[in-house]
Amino acid sequence: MKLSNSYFYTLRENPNDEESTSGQLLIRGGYIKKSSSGIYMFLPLGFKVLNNIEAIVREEMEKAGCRELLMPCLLPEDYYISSGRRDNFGSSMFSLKDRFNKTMVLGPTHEELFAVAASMKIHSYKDLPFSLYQMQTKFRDEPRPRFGLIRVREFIMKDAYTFDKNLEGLDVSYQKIFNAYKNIFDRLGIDYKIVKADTGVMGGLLSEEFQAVTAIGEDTLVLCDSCDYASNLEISTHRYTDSDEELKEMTLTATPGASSIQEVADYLKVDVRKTVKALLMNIDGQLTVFFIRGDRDLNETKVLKLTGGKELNFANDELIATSNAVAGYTGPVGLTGCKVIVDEEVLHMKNFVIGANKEGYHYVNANVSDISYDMTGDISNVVEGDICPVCGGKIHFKKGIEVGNTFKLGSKYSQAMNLYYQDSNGQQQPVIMGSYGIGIGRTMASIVEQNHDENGIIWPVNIAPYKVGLVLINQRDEAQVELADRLYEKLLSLGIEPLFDDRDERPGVKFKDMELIGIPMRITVGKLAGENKVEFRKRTDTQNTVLTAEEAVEQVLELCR
RNA sequence: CGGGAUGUUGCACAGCUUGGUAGUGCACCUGGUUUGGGACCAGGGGGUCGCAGGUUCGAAUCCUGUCAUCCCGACCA
Repeated sequence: MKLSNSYFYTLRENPNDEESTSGQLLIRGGYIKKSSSGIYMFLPLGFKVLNNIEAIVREEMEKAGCRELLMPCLLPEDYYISSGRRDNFGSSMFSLKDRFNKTMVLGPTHEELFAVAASMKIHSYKDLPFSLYQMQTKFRDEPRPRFGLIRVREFIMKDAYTFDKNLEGLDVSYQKIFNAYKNIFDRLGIDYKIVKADTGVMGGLLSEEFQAVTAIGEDTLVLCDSCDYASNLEISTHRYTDSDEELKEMTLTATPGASSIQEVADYLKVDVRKTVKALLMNIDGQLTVFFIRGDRDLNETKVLKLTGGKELNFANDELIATSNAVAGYTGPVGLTGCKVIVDEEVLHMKNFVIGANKEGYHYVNANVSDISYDMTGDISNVVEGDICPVCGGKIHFKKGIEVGNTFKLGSKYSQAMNLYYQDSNGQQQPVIMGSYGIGIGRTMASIVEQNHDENGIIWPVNIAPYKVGLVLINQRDEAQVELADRLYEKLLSLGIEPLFDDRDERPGVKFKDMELIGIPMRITVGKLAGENKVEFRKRTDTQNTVLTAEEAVEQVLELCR
């Protein structure tokens, strides 16, 4: 593509309403433009990148035996009511009325519709297994879009679905797609971790996430120093240690003014890990007091799973007043009027500090026998330094962006959507489903997050909108123009379309732009054109190499392989 | 949804406190000088100051409302 007379622009300054590096670079490079919060245009360069990513995804999905189709974005709300998910999505689903006042929604994900499509084919066990996928725009009315393309309200997702007779079949199908995903992210050059995760709104048996490791990730990845344990913080566990201390007598101790757990630990000069704090929460209207180790956070996913509750919030003063809990000093002794849940870890602690349920006082050397509780279980978050539940090694955290997700769904959707087959005994059986997503735009942003420097983006060769940039230094120098044109045609004929900067700009502008937009290779046609020589430079190089025109072409071909 | 901030030309911003002709840099146009890392000189074009209402002789500036965008949190396959 020749830049003169093309849709091409760059911005010299960062936009004022974008914080993430990938968002800033993609906007400055003219790849994308925000149209409204969480909704972006993909301009010509950005569209090319999107297509390049999609091409790799398609290739690997086809290799895994998946067939591509295209579903509508606009769907009757009924599908989601049938599957029981309408309420789960709530206001994150865009909803509108058609002219007959029927409620339509913009699809946030398509399990339901794929089940319908699958039912056209599935009658007998002989019809299984098979798998389908699509590249399609999804809509989710996120409460807070952010980080450029990373959390958006409209986005292209590759979603795939597998259909099997039974769980053994699902294992095989799942593994096939799982391997395809590994190939995809390997080929995209992404630094990623695969972590176990909560199944969330999707439900089902297993969820694994492909997480691009970046500084701005929204998810916390829990990793082990010594083994390959990898898990999303929301479901991570750790091994408890039993101390061999002798049990001591619980004693009431004054802690005037110290109500936060850190203040208490400082006042008593004990490690905050030797304290237990109380959290007063509201689960679906029920006042519930949680006792967890002082330095830990409550884990909402675990709590809701343990209690079967739907919504977890901090309790307000009104609700707290229905019990005799003393805010800031809540303790287990004599506590009435609420449900009490103790983190399983506390059962392994000895001689800890805990609230006395009396203004200005805590107990020291409290023990489990001093607490009466209704329920116990793992309800807190892992912290760095915890012990790996698998090997006993040390746990550390990393931040990740979820670029892919795989689910073993089981029969949840097939039962809801009436997707059954007849087995060899003539019995009706629910089809076993799996679902698999990749966020294309989010993947694009992740690649930028992982591949940039102070001058701009550094695209991997197979993702770049153009693999090679051709910079003509002086468009009034005949020898230079002639050689640049010749190189342009030559590369075109080899199937490698260069980004030919033939604008009437100063060389510095051209170099800066090539670097900002991240073209992986650059051929500069300048002073040496008369000798049939050019300069070659990779985006990651700091120096030019002088080559003949033919050698430069050869070098481009080499690096494209 | 709670807290905070910002809306001034294509982009980034100043001006607002203390009301009185709408400014700067980049980008753009014309002419000239330049021509290997975001050139220089001269001239020029472009703005409903987010929107609506109010106060005032007079509002970008003060007041009220409203919309939009961003940040922190809540939320989030």
